[in-house]
Amino acid sequence: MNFPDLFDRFADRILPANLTDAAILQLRHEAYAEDLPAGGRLHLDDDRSHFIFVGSGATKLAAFVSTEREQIVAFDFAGDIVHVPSRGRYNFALTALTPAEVLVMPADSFLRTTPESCALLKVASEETARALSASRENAITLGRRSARERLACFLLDVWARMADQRKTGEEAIVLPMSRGEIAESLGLTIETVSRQFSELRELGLIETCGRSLLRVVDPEGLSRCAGQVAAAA
Amino acid sequence: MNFPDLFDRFADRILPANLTDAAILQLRHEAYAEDLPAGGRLHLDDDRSHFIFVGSGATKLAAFVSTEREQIVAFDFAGDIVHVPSRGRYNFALTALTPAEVLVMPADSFLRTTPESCALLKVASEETARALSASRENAITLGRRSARERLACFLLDVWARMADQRKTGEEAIVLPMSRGEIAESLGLTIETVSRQFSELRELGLIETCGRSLLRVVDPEGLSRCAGQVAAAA
DNA sequence: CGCCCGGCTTGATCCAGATCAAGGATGCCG
DNA sequence: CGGCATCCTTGATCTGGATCAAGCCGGGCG
Repeated sequence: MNFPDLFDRFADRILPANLTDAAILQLRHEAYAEDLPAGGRLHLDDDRSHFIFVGSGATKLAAFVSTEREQIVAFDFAGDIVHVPSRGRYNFALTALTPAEVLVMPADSFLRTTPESCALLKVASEETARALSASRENAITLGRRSARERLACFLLDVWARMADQRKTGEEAIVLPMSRGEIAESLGLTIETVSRQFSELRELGLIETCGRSLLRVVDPEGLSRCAGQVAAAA
Repeated sequence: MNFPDLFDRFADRILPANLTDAAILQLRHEAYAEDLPAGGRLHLDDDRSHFIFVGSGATKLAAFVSTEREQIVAFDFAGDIVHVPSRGRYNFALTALTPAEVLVMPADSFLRTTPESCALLKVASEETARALSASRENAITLGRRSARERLACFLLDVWARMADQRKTGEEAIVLPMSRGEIAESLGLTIETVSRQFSELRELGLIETCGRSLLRVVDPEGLSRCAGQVAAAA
């Protein structure tokens, strides 16, 4: 996919209809496309925060907590927008899980636009608010849920978000992330994640095939697993 | 503090200088002040998200995970702005820890303003981005750090943010939240928080007096405690 | 086709923090 | 100023998940 197609897809999916052509053109001027191979890291000017539109593929946003120790903060798939903050207390990087095409837009492209295009800024603001909600939910999950619940939550989320990837009749998705990456995002170890996969399989809630094919057999049951918040103080 | 004073304080502290009077007036028109007693909960129209400016006192923002089980997502003190999301997967509520005066502004007051006042929207957008960073840091803390590290982090954060409350020479702050509330925000139990307080005290890093007077004796040492990320997979 | 390497699974053991269970301080209100 | 409810501290025990330690698959390549 080349830049024009990628930008059009972004505009169709994210931008509201009421934008002036001038505003869209200005954003288009500041945006650029990047092709990432699997495992490739997106290099950004880390003095500015960015919005990244994922045109195809899957990505992870990770914080470098210490050298070679990272915490995954979000997974994003085709059609999603990711907010990558500028360098702060932690440094963030967006990495492709599968080959991915992304559209890079500095956040201030949204801010700097001509006054008529307030609508553009509104989009940015709403995307950030969405990311905030997601992040707070994640914090709740990390703070209060057991390993079982975390994995169940995670699988339900991915299952729902990758719905378009399971064509009618084909009821499985390809998980683009490794067990290790799941572990890093859930605040667990790889072994615990693996064990929970096995147990959910034994409970008949999911089916797996090879390393990455997943089918949620019983979404009801899985969500019951996800729902019970761990008994706590 | 009455509404005009509260709004002025908000405008001074948060709003940039380049706003038109018209924009400020419109925001002023949609804002309202509320006085909360200690423990009082702010009732909002939960179909809309809001920005709340804390004029005085201290507040907590909590998510209701299940009936009578809440996770505290943020503490905010005088001068801070809180973003309270609309009802989503979880319901959020802002509760006063001490008597507090707050200024309530629906988020769409920032969005709906006249085109000239893009600057106002920019403020909202930046506040949301700030909240997002804070929330992601929080998620990292919950996912990867030991109890000791979490409490050290927490105390350093509060100590820094309440700096203005310790007048010169008076080197202690009054923690406005209970042990239980600290526990709920750190994803720990009350007992663990209490034990960590004791141990930090025995290490000579902090001093406490009564339930809520706190002095950080050795910020260096405390931050060393906070810094070591727990060894993990 | 069989070897090898990296990621996955499974088992055994350990430990930080939860849970259970008493007390002890604090501060409010009559 | 004394009683009482709350919150806090401390101790004993339990347990979920981390850590340590083998194997096991699957897929790429000679």
